[in-house]
Amino acid sequence: MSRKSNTEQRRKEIVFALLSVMAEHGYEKATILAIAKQAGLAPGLIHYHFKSKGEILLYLVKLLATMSRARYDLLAATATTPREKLLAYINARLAKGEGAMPEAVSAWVVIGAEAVRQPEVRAVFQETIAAELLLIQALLTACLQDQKKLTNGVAELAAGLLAFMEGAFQLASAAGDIMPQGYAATTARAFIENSLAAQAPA
Amino acid sequence: MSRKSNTEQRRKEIVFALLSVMAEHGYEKATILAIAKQAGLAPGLIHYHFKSKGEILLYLVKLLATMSRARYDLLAATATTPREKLLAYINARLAKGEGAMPEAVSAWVVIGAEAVRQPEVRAVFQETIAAELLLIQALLTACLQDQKKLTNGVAELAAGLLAFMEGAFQLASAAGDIMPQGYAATTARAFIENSLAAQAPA
Amino acid sequence: MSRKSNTEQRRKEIVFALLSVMAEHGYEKATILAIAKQAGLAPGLIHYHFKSKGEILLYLVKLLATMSRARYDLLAATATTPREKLLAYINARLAKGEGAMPEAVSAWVVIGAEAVRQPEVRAVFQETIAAELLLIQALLTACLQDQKKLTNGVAELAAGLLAFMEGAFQLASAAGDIMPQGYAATTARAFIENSLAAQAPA
Amino acid sequence: MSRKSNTEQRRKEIVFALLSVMAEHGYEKATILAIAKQAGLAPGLIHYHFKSKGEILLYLVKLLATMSRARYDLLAATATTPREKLLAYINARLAKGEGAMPEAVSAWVVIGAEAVRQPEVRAVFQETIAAELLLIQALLTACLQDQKKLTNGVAELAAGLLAFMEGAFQLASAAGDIMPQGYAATTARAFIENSLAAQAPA
DNA sequence: AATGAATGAGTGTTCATTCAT
DNA sequence: GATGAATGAACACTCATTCAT
Repeated sequence: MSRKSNTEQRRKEIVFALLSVMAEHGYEKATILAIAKQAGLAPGLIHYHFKSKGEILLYLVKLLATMSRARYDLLAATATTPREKLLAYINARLAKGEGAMPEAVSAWVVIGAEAVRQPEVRAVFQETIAAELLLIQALLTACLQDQKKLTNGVAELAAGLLAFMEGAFQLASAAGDIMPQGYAATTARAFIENSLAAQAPA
Repeated sequence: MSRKSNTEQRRKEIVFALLSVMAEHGYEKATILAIAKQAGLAPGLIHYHFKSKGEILLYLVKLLATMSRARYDLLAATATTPREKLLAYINARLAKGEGAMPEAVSAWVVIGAEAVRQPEVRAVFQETIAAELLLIQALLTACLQDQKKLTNGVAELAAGLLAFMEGAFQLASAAGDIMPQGYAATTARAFIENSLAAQAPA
Repeated sequence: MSRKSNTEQRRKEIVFALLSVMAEHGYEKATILAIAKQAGLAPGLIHYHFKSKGEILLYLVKLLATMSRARYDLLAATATTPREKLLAYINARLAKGEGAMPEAVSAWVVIGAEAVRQPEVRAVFQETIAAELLLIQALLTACLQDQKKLTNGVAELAAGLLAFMEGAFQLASAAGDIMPQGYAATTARAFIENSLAAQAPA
Repeated sequence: MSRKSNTEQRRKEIVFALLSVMAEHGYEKATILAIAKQAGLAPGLIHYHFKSKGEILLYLVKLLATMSRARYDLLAATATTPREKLLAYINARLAKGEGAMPEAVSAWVVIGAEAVRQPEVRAVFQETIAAELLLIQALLTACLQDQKKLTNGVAELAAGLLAFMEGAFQLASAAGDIMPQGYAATTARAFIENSLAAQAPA
């Protein structure tokens, strides 16, 4: 019987190590050695499990997307109405409570900057953004339909909410000290509520 | 006889070269050699005019803040009412027209990511953010007072608008293709109008 | 399976390479590349085994001190009387015979000059000098007590002998051609014998 | 009428600036810029007055030799007997009083180390050493003849005194803190007195 | 004589990647 | 699978020297 491969487990350890190091030091300074140390592995082992450093980053982008989606799924599980689901989404992304994962937020900000210049990262980043836009759009549409309202402009509204969240992530990482406490979730809710209320009836 | 110093001119050339290279390749890949080539200067000259690469970056952050403020001043020059000034501000930051400077936007996004890990960058970044928050707050307060409304919550509202704009910058740089055309200025205006409208009378 | 670390062996190779290059070209000109070539290693490997060039130098200072002490221990092994030990010491330091190591002498001279300006080198250099002073003092004191004489002034006498030896090293390296053959050991012995003879009885 | 050249004056300013910078930072770190700043001159001017950095160093070696000789001449001016002259010499070189010039001493030590590796420096250094040896020898010979003693071995004795002085200079620069106060002049005098006393009558 | 900008080679150091064990 | 040494191509930065003014 062949020994079972532990590659998948090792890959996860490595990716989480990158997440951690990158959140603190950025992508360039997240050296293979630093990742290996953080993961408690020998440096040479990294390239046994990943072809290159960039591959770890791509894996991380996907992982963060998955984790993000999972967090929403968890909070939305008990929601019944479209409005509850929408609020669950905003909480999942912006609330400060348990599972907030500031490291993941910082890492995501760094990924956003890397997406500016690395085509491969950009591709995966954009996939994630597109999926998120669709999710938000669906939540908004469901709300509006529930309220018997027109759904024109939801694409822009969804994009607006997403932009707001990305900006909140960045400011939380780079200027968290000087932003008002807990403004993000509150403002996002108000933004959405106001926008939905302003929508014309169907 | 004494030669006239051209340092200030050269420094500007170098900073703009960094802006350009950084917008496309990020900060780490904006090597001294790349900056020198972009500026058409000999590599050794960079360190004659700047003590370190980091110093160029700090200079750039300040320059972008100044340019950003200048653009608002320009557009607000013809505005008379508080409301016009507020709209001028949103246009100055988010409208796609003349003077939009996508390079500067990308560079600003990269700077935001660097601020996460470089304390000196963070300090200057936060100064800029704080000043911007104050500006937005003043604009909002003037609007509300003009409309005889309460001004509670303007800090959060200002933070919300700023977050939205920072996020819009990032998504424009990293995922511009997949965002709805022109959503940013439109959504920002709607967000602000709705929020102001929802405010209680004084 | 785990590979055996060869770091200690490599470090020694690198330090001896520095010794060799430095003796001929000084510390500044002993570039990492030159050291690597002398040691037959890839340049990048130097910094794998040493954190910095300065660290190699510190290691070398300690190594030379150890080697110097070992040479005295060897020659003093067969000495029985205090006087024999003292002469063994002078021979160990100044005699031209086997084990004279002119490279080490030159390197030591260069280290002395570096100690003037590098605080960390100075610290280790001074430790070595202090230990050497104590050793000489002990040897002189034993001689004087053996001869039932007063031991006042041994500190100055020890310092004098040490200064003489350091000067002899420097002149051997920088002006060996024009100094009288073999003057060093002879003069040192005469200096010490005369000084001990001139000491008052206890 | 042509304006008078101030080259010789400028050259001296530059050489003294090198002396000062080198005493503190060594030869390699005594950059043209640092020398120029110390001298209060524009960097480009250095190479107008000197062909290369090495040339300044050679000039400095000669200058120090001249200054050293001048100091002896000054102190020996009032000496009448050979013995007084000899003591004047030792004082001129080793006494701590006025005109001791620790900067010059440190610079001399650095020059000694440079002489190990720069042939041109070595040549001038050796000239100086040779002249000094002759001077000491003459002083010793005069003393011995005055005392009606044999003069065999004066070359070695002179070399011994010179080595002692060079060593004292180095230790003063690199380990001044841990050497006994004022040991140098005292020990040198004792060394010489004992040696002369031990010499056989003619 | 004097200035200060300009040049380009060279330095220590870092690091992704490879490889023998 | 795992280890840690090895490689070599960057990189930021320094500096003697040159040059136009």
